[in-house]
Amino acid sequence: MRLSQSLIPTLKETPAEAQIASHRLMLRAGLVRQMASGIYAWLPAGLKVLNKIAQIVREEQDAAGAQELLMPTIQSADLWRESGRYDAYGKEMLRITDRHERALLYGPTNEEMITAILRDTTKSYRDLPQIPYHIQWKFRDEVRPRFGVLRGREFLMKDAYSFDLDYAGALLSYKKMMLAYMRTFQRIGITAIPMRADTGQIGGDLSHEFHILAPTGESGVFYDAEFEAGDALGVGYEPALLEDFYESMTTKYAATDEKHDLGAWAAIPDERKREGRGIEVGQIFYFGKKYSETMNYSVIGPDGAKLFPEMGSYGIGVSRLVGAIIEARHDEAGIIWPDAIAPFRVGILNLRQGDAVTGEICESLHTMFGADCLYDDREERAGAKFAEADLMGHPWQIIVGPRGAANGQVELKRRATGERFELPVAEAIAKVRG
RNA sequence: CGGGGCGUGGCGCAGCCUGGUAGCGCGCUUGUUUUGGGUACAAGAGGCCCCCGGUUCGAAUCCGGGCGCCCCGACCA
Repeated sequence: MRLSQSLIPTLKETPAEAQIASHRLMLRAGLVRQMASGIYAWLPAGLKVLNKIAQIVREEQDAAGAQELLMPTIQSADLWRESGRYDAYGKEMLRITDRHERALLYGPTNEEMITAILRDTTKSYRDLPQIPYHIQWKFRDEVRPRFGVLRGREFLMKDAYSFDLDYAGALLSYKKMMLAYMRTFQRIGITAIPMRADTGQIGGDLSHEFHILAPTGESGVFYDAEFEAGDALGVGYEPALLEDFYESMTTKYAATDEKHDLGAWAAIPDERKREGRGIEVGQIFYFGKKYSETMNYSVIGPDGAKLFPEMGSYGIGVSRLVGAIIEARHDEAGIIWPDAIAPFRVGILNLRQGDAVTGEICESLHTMFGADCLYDDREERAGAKFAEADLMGHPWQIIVGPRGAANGQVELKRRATGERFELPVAEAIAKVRG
């Protein structure tokens, strides 16, 4: 992509409404525009990030045995009357009336709908277990939207739902999702800690929240340093491995300030105590037969008796993750994207636009990296290009100036560390490709 | 939902108190300049001053109502 032709409206100054770093940077780097309170349009670069995150989430859900489908954003109120949540949910639910005066709503979550779908499509114990999921926009009419996409009203969420025949099966699904989540966050390139949580609106008795560590996080978190060493990508779904992994995630100490247990904390060796701040980016729940029973969803068991499936639900705030990652990874100059989800893996900076040699090198780099690079081909001074590249946070910058270009050298800069290397073009390419 | 604040070119703001030609910086256009950390000079373009109503000879400015947005607190992926 050529910056000169792109729709990436970066800003030199910060819009007044943006108070926190991620919100400021998302606006300044041209990722989003606010369209109404808590409602954002995703511009090309922002959408690339959103899609890359969604793709990793998708791959890990699939790997865990979940199956993707897509449910609508608009739901019928009748469905929610079945579970009793139409009245219980309150003002956060955006209620809509259509031309026939039928009561609809913009879905804040999908337990009812997915239960209705499974109720219609699975009749026998042989049809379970199932873990359907989708990645879809949700709407919660927050009293006070803030922090940009961290607390928007409209947000993109991956929500999965597990249906099992018994508690043991439900617990297994829960464990799979725990692993899928840890693998997902690790692939994205951030540290997430699972913490025991309340079940809130959804109900049930087993739940974990996943917090990513960021100095500006909303809640204080306390955790055992051993979480930092964990490697979920080396763990597969074989029963023994999964069991060990789950055990290691749930026996180590981790809690938000609300649930902090001073006694348990004191038992941890001082050198392993970690205190920080976290942003919640996901939550998983086991809630048993709450919906299957109230919505009368049963399958026929092997003995011919009715059996109400055991359920769980599993959310990841995909759009929230974009903001949360920026909170966790930025500096004075701008965003520091993890490689896996950067809108552009590499920025190409032509320090002397119009120069035949730098132009030629940049053009060939641009062709080679294709959609994965952003070529700053504007008629701007070097300083402006440096500032812009740092702001947008490309993991790599290939800086092509007349000095080095004359001898086939370019400068490669790693955004995260600030390291710079003077290299021949071919070596720079190899390094970026890793 | 309680408390506070703000709506003026794309962005950041001044002007409002004390009514009378709508201004500054950045950005944008053109030219020159500069050429490795947001360069400098010059000339331009760009405005329902959030909306409706009222007061007045005259309203960005005063008064009333509405809408939008932000911040603090209680609540949430």
